[in-house]
Amino acid sequence: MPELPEVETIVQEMREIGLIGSTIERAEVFWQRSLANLAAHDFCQQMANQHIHHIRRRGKLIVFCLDNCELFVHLRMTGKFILEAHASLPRKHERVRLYLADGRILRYEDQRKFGKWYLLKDSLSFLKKIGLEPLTPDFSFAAFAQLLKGRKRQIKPFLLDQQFVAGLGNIYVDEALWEAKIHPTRDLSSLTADELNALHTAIINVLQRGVANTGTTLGSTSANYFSVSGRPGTNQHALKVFRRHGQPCPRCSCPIEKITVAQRGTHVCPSCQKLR
DNA sequence: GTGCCTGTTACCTC
DNA sequence: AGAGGTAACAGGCA
Repeated sequence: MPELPEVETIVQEMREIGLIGSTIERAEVFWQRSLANLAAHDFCQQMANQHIHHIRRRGKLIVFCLDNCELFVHLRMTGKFILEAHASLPRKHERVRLYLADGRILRYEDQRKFGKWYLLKDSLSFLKKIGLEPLTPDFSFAAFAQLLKGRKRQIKPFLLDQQFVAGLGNIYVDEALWEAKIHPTRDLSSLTADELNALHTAIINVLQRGVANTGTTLGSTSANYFSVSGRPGTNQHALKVFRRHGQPCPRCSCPIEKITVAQRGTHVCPSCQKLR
């Protein structure tokens, strides 16, 4: 669920809330497998008394820059951070907890336990595998077009693959393809220059809008996205096709269809996004 | 209760 | 290189 706009919103809120400059007094781990590369004991030992120097985003990863290491958190489907003023009993889906020196606690909850924490001293090889940042100048039209060159693949699974463009997930891919009027199963090699251009612009548009709307919250259960302070996003109201099957396309009024592409639920307007 | 669905990704085989 | 299947896991929903 958390894609680039949701992760960006979380990172921005963490900064606003004053996490930068604070000290992590100690960590507590309730579910070992939330830690990707360390045993809980070693993780807690390394985390104790670390200062948070900076917080940033790379693709869907939250990056905490600490004293002598970096902490990467991937929220996957249901991971979330919740900042609270005082310590309290662990919650049902709480997997990790950070006790801050000022008495606040940062809880990490993850209903489905797919999220992962990586504590790394050298993150270069880890970061190398991540694709272009779509909201930076790195994501030029030329760079995007270059990624597709010589590849034979359906456009939707290509856009979901984080090693090419980082940060897109099922929601924003469906939205971008609709905006560019491209069917999700079209092969990369079949896309015209005009279509590629429209897609490049659409990717930037849907992500920027998502960030401006502080992310997409589709429901009210704990499986949904909420910010660090518990606020839902508002971008669900701006979605054109995602989870809108049966409803009229905002462009042509044809009913939106739900199909399966690369084993993923996929939303298309059969009239605007023709396969040819 | 049963069975199917879900916003992500890694890993396997073909 | 890429497609397809499976797995990790919990809960919502018909």
